[in-house]
Amino acid sequence: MKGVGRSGAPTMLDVAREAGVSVATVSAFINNTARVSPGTTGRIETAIRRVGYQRNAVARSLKLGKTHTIGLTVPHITNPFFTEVVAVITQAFDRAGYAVMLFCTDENLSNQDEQIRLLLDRMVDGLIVARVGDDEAFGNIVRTAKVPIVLIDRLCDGIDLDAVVLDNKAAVFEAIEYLARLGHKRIGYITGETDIATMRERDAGYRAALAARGIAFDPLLVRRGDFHEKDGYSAAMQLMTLPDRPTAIFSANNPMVVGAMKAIRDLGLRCPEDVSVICFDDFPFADVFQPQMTTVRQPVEAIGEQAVAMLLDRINGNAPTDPRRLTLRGRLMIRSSCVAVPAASSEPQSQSA
Amino acid sequence: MKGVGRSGAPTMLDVAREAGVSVATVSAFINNTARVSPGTTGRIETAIRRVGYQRNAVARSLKLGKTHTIGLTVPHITNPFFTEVVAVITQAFDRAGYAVMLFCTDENLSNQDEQIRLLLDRMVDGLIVARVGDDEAFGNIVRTAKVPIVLIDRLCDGIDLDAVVLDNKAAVFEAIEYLARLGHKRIGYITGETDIATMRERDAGYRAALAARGIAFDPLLVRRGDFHEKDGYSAAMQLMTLPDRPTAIFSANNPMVVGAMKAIRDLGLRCPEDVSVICFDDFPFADVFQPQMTTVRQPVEAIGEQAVAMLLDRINGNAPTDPRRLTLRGRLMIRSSCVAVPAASSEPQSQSA
DNA sequence: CTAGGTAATCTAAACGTTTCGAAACTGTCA
DNA sequence: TGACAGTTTCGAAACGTTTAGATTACCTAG
Repeated sequence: MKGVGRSGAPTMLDVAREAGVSVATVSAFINNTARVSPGTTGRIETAIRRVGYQRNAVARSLKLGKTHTIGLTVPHITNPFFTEVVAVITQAFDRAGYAVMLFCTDENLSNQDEQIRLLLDRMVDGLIVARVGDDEAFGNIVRTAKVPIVLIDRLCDGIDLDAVVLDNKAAVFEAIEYLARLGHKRIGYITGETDIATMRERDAGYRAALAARGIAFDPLLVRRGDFHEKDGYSAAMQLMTLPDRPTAIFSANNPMVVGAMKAIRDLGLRCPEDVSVICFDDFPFADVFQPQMTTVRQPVEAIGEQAVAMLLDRINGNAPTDPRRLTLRGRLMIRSSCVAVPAASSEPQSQSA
Repeated sequence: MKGVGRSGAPTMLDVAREAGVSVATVSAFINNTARVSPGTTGRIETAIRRVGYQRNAVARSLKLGKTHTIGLTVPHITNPFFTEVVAVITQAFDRAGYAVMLFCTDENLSNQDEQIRLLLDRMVDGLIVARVGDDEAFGNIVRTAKVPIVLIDRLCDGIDLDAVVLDNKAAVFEAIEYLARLGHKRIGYITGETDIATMRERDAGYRAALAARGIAFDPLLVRRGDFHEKDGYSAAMQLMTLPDRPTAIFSANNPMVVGAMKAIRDLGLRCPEDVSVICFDDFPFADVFQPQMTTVRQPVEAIGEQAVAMLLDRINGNAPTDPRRLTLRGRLMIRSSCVAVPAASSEPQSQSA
């Protein structure tokens, strides 16, 4: 007979009765939002212990209009980039006293749509999203949201939101440039669909680096997939069975590179002897096995920390009204998966593994 | 002037007024919990669209005593085992219409304590936890919880809860036995502290396999750390600089094996030529680089799915009153990181890499 | 002895739902 | 015409908090 919510858990009213005061006083004591006399303080404290009171956060949220909860959606949590970003974000929010509700959209627009809707229904105080789908669709979902949102990894052209992203073009430019310096002229490029701005930027970096080095762009060398391992596998298969096959492969996404490596292996080829490879997004195992993978590393710590800071600023009203966009630099982690192209290289500079 | 919660979002009352009916009717329509005439249905539908109504899940939860939200805590989300389990669990709950709040305890008892408290305050409908700390401490936290809990990965001796775990003893028995069959007699063992039952079981598997093969247990060959990469590094360092160093290493946890591999490399040793290694918990990159890592794989899919099913059963009252404990079998994924010990083997059976 | 100030506490109305029991219709049949 | 059953709809009380404004108790100063 203690109410029905939370299986009849004791409420403030129980505490109040036990202590012989009103619920207002109990509330005032708990939130110390008003002075309460030492005597009552004591009685309330013991009453709380006696009845085993725990605050009911949902009633509190309803009244206050704040849940101290934020929503986080990412495409795939098993992609090591997202794993790490999720790790730093959850930790940062934990420290700030927030809970985070996590959803994986699996690159699926309608999943994302529904998940964000669910999150909004639950009155989250804010959202961090690594979005999927095209810009317009996302804009529609988001325009109705009344809470702050910060985008990570992927911007949205149609709508102005806080965001922290990578300078994708520069990052792949550097990687492709590095391959070109090693004498590679046929550089395969495995990537995702162009409906995602991030991928368009990476594409631009690829073409710009080629152009800067005077290498002709060959559409046969670019293969698009859906970010999954199997897509990487078939992409690399096609690439490496081309009549004039590439001497290097750049994968614009991490799960796809594991497929690519498997394809290379299944073809009886070796990396780096037969083909150099670089992939986007560093991962913990990159430097423990052979070959040690050359990758472009995103500053995951900074991305997570900054996104959380931005969102918290907005929630607390400490942010300027204009959306802020933070663009971070990637870093090429040069290891051993790339070597100079052996023969027929017209580049004078040579470099051995 | 539309109320304060959710930044003045429209409420049922707004819809009711717009449609010229009472909130009770609107509620009845939305949840279709009572018949409402076609005419009113139409008016309510358009009213909802006109005012842009979205249900307020927290008010609903308060009234209903159910949040359709569950809490999930794991030690480290970057440990690939947990990454995958978290992925499976979030997806399964998503499909069931539940949101999941995720916390990482970082192997820290007081974190876990506080996080579970937070979750309970928020009236989650259930909890899935891969717990940390000793049994007694955990028992105390959990005994006050009024909602169902299912344990994964790690049991708790003091208290009876639903659980899905691995047959850890059998799993490491099989791995050590495999090494012994390859002729290894000095098998280094890198593991965690014994306050965790899971680790005690793995220890038991190690000792049992040794005993079964008539190999003497040498305490110098076991090194305990705190699950982190650096612990694995120093453990392997110590092991491989022993006067009579091991010819094989088994790591009872995944992050520690990357430290171990780095130590092996830094010592100028090679795997598997100089030392065979096996590690607990498979990971996506295990078979793409050299050496391809021999691992013991937990059935992550099944663990996640079963845990979710158990919890949902409890929540819906479809579970027997006695706690259920599901013990799954691991699987040794034999790849190329282990070879037969080259010389001085008294085992007649030999096997080349 | 009382006015007035301060400190402590209380009453009651929200927050946005759900739901029970009652009320208001409709139509049918005696 | 009126009683009755069957639909729809409604009013109002919860769920467990927070908080503004009112009330009480207590002191001090005049």
